[in-house]
Amino acid sequence: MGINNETKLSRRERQIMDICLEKEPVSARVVWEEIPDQPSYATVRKLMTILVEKNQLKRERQGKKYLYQSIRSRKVAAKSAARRLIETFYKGSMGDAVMGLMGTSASKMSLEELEKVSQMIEAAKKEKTK
Amino acid sequence: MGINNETKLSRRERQIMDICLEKEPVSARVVWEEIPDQPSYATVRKLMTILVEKNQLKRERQGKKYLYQSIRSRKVAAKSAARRLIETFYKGSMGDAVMGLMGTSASKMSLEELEKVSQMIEAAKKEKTK
DNA sequence: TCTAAAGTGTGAAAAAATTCACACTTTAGA
DNA sequence: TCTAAAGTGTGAATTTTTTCACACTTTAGA
Repeated sequence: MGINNETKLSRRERQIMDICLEKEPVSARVVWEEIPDQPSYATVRKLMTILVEKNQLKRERQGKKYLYQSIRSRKVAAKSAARRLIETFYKGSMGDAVMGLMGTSASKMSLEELEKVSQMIEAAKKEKTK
Repeated sequence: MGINNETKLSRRERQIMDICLEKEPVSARVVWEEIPDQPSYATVRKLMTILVEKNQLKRERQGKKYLYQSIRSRKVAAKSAARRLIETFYKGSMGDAVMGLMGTSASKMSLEELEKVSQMIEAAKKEKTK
């Protein structure tokens, strides 16, 4: 539950959770196709069953087959992952993190994206000063 | 070396690397104090020795004792971690990621930080349109 | 209906990770 | 100098993870 859910997962479990979060809802076969150092399909299925038992994944029939997805919502997981990134590399400073990200690849953002972020910042500034 | 260094690490190894990246240069004792589900001190030292053998950590005498730090620079590791975050949660879009981060906590950033990010964005916009 | 292909479940072997007791060395201060 | 505390190294037992062969079920199309 707490702050570090991911700290409890084994290497393979983590790999699988990552893929699920990215692709969910997702079949065992797709996870198998994506996993690094691909083990057998049976292995991936077994691991995913274990993750369901551990209450990390949920499995639901979707038409003819089962699809899996993370128990934690993407949003919550994203927030937790971001927090970890910020703590580990930017001494807990949100601003430093955004600057770090922007610094390396602001140039890769589209004009529309830049504009949106810009507006967001203006709004936050206004909020601060009022 | 490749894109996923972290995908090869076991659970404990990952925990230790995270602490090292955050606190480096750092003693085994400090890592032991920080590690979740604290095992014995000997265990942590053993793991760290293994990480040195695996060329993930380097160890150097610093005065009377040894301090450890990651072989990969913080910068490289941060970049790789950010890339993973963006891929996993924001479909690879840098802009979405920044917006996601900003969205949840733009209000937590200081005015100075907001200002800096703002300038960065203006610069990027100028770069785009020229 | 028949059947090859795809999906599913799992026991148990094998491999890897994790653990720490124990032995030894170094340090700091009485 | 002496010695308790802190640092260091590691073999080997234990625990956990990882693996997949095998058996069974379901599906889709001939």
